[in-house]
Amino acid sequence: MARRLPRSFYARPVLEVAPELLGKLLTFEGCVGRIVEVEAYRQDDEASHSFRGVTERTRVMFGPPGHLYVYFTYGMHWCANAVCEGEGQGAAVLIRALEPIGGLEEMWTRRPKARRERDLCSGPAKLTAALGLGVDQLGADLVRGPGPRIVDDGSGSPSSIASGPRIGISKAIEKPWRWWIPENPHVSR
DNA sequence: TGTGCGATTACG
DNA sequence: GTAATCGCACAC
Repeated sequence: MARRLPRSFYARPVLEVAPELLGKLLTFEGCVGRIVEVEAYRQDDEASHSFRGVTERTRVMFGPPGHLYVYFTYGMHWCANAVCEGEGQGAAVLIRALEPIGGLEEMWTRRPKARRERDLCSGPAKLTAALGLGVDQLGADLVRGPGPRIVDDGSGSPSSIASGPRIGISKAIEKPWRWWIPENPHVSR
């Protein structure tokens, strides 16, 4: 019932792709979460890692669409993005929060500091910890590969979507490139 | 080679 | 409000 999104889904403007990822499922090795919050990043965007061009760190972000860009930050956290647009564009969607759907027991084990279910995946570094995503998944093919994937379970798009400024950045704070499902308790903050 | 800071989280 | 913790990007 759940099918992977085709490469063509990702090979579009990131500002279109990002809100459409809401409601889709991110899965990895038995853990499943519904995407409830995302942000878009582009090459012509001061807040984006890709703003300075291709580096060792951003190589995957400039690669073909439909792959996973995972980065390490604050000396301890991993965050996961779906690469969008075309090769060389440097665009990606940051997955900021999930509603846990499956593999909750494993998530609780990997997130011992979580006290309530809504603490498990309500942040970009929380969800990578809960699912076990890290450097080993850098560059993973979300469309064809065996690892992490984003699937459509046929539940349709959310009945409403909210948007506003992105979180945790100091540049380009005026861009309303964050989207989330209103009232969903698993959204960050 | 040195340094400031980050697409965060958790705790006081 | 702020410590934790270290790799990256850029200055020197």
